[in-house]
Amino acid sequence: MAEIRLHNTMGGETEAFVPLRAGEVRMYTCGPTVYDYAHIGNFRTFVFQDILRRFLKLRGFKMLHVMNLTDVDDRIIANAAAAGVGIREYTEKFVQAFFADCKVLSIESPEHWIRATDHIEDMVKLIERLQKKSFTYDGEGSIYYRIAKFPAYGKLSQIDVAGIQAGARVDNDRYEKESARDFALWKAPKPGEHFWETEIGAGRPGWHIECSAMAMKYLGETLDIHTGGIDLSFPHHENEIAQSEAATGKTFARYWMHAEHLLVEGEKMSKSLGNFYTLRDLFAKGYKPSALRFALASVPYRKQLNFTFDGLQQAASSVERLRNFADRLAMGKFPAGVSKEMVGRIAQAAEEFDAGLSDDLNTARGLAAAFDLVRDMNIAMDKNAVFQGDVAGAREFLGNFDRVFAVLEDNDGEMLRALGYGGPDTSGDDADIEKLVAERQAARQRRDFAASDRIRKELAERGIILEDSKDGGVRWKRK
RNA sequence: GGCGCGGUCGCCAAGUGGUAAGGCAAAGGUCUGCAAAACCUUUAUCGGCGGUUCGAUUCCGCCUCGCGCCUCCA
Repeated sequence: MAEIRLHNTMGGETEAFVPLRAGEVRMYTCGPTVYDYAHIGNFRTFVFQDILRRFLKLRGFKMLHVMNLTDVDDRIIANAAAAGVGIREYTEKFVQAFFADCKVLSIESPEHWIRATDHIEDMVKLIERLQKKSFTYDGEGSIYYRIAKFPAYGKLSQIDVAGIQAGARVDNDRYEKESARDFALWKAPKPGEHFWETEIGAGRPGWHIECSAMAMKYLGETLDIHTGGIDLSFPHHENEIAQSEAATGKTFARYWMHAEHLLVEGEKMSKSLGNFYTLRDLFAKGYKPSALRFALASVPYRKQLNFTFDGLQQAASSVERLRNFADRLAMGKFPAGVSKEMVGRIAQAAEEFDAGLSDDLNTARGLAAAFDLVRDMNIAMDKNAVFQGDVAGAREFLGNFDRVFAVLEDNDGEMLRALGYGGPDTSGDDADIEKLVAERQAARQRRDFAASDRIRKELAERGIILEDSKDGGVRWKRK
């Protein structure tokens, strides 16, 4: 197996990945702010994180992975107030929607899914630690972080701190901070706003403190990997580093990984441009979850992904090709024996697949390794040069492939229905389809091709594709 | 303005100092009662201009275009 190399935003180099504790990876990923449905841009990042997680697991690492749900922030407070409900009640709907979205995209659950509002005490304790070390100052009930006390500030994003002009922008608390760069650890309550009564006063946490407090609570003071979207590198992650490292004196995270954003049809995704999509939007248009997952996963995470409907269609076709191959492998009849060449070819593909993903999660390379094998084995199968003894190895390859990419299982329709995204319930049609398929088979037997074709056409109109095999059998699938 | 990323076949997208993976799409063909699947063939000199080099898409410089961050937006 190849050495795993990952691009570390800290330092900007691609380095060998070696976790702190042998065989175990402690990873924290910044999750969504649950003030609305998550959009495909969010999921570009979450799918990347999932691919990373799955690949590390495939490589034998035990994962200890935490993803947070930010369920308190300005938008949530404002929206909840407008809706006349508490913030917990307001966010619950979007939390559940997010879980469903993850499931439908085959995003594995991390070991811990945690909410900010369940960890106020942990944040307060961390702020107290910072207070003791004089990294904070008070202002009208709020508590701020004094960046001037932390010389390493800016090391992640290589932001020139001097460039952030003091007083250029004062935050909503309207309090004159010592420096514009400083950020709130704790915000004093505003009239009518939700707040917590704590040892450090009444109020609510600033945005950044939750990740520091929760990451260290579950993963220890030094984690292996911390990831998020590229936009989070500054100021969010920079501030997390400042808080955490000031409190502990230790390196907070050893590898920082950031996913590039996606564009939609070449333009920045934004609500005003009307190119802002949630999963629900896409599924309502008839696109499959597997196609979306493939589209999001196929472009290496550090490259901007231009999301297009044409591309989504292409992804669907690519998934089809892989599934067709898997079916052929599963259902084909192979002669007894084993082919040394084929065994070697499969081993080579496995090596290439691993090398691609080991190379900073180069999914395009990993996919190419799979498609190369698909083509070569299709050729071999056409020539009857694949034997029973070769099949297990090929299946193992596909199994490993899908432990990372998770697109082979043909359950898009069921999943959409089960998770409440709607779509026609066709599960009851199977018996009916089987019956028509049998009728057609009978017609073919008596060489009544007019009748046979009539049934093919009828089924086609219902989205059913029939494939006759050489041995007289027939396989059907939904489009 | 400061910092950073990127412009490779119609679309998506790898990659290397020595003449460019893979997927989708298109056209033609093989197979098939018809079809589907599969296979075969065809389709690029790598944004532009210079430089370094025996040789650059790959290194350097300039230009140009797109994008991101510098504002609690993944």
